[in-house]
Amino acid sequence: MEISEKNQSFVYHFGEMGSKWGFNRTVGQIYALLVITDKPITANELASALSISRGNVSMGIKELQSWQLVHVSHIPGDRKEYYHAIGSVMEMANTVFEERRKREVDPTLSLLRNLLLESPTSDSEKYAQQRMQDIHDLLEMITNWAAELQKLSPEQLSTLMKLGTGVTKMLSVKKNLFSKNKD
Amino acid sequence: MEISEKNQSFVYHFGEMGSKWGFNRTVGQIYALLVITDKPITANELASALSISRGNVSMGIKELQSWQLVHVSHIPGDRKEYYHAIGSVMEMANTVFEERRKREVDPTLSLLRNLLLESPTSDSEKYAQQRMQDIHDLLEMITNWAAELQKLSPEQLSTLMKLGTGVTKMLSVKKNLFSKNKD
DNA sequence: ATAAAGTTTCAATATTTTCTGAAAGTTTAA
DNA sequence: TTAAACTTTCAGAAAATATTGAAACTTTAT
Repeated sequence: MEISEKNQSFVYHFGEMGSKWGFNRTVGQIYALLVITDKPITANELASALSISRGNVSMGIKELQSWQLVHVSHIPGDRKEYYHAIGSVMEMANTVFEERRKREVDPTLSLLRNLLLESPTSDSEKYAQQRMQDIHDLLEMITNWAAELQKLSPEQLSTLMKLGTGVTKMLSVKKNLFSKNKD
Repeated sequence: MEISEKNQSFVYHFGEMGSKWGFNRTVGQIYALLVITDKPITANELASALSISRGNVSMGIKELQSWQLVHVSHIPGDRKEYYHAIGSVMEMANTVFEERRKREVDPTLSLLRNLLLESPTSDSEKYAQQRMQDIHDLLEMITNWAAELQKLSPEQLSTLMKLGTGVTKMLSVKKNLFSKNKD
């Protein structure tokens, strides 16, 4: 399988960026190629298209499966496995967010929760714990919010995002609407 | 400088996670230590506290400065440089988001914009370009939205986040309020 | 049962990234 | 202008990570 020049630059770019996004170069390249290719691709085609070994493709696909980003299909009378990228770009983004949260935020939240259980025994520990508390609270708030946002439909999400700073106005409207109940 | 056991686990954890967050182990450890320590710390103290070489500290600090995360101060009559973490946890989070956007999203957006200028010459190129367009549009929407959110005060941001799915209700209210203008 | 057509594993190797420490550079005070 | 007290740089060493490719494994058809 040969790749057009434009697609090459996309694939290579994703390879380079991939490492910043939590997976290695070949995994990035494999995923990029699967994303921009309509029809499912076999492992051998991936290997030849990207000039990497068959074993490397196998490991890359395994990694992408652990990220829930690829899907395997079969063609009757053909034993090969055909891979393709799962879902719409929106779904991909959701999946990547979700997986990164699990790998990068959850362990930190859990560590912080443990450390915050014990009481500080000195002023410097007190300061440290206050900082940890702040980090914990912020991470938790963002995590919860992200979970809420993921419940919205793509349309609702676009509406919200395109609203931009308009959100602030709605916030103040809400505050005014309900403030009488609080006072 | 010696670190308490609890602070050790925090610092080591940040070292491990650091690599997932865009910097290496020692940079993560240095930053963690600066964040949970009230008083500014010298390079030599960092080196001994973390058992790393003086040169490594210098490089780590340089990296953190390029992320705009540390600040240098001086004590009169003392030539050493004293480092500490900049700002509140909220400000740190903002800075990290901002820097990561510059390093991880902006280059991709710019590549995609270029690739999307040319017209596709075949069906498969057409499909590829459609996917690229979708990725571009999503990244741009998220980027713009993040910029808007960063304009909000920490209080406004908390209010918004704690609102959670309540946002959806507000969206539908807004839709109803303004729909007569559209029909 | 066997062979063909595939996939996965993993030890060895290659590549990349990080770290050290000595040398070079900088700043300040006298 | 010199030297003391620092910081930075960078070549080489060490550590971590990614890649290959041959052997082991799996599945299916006959």
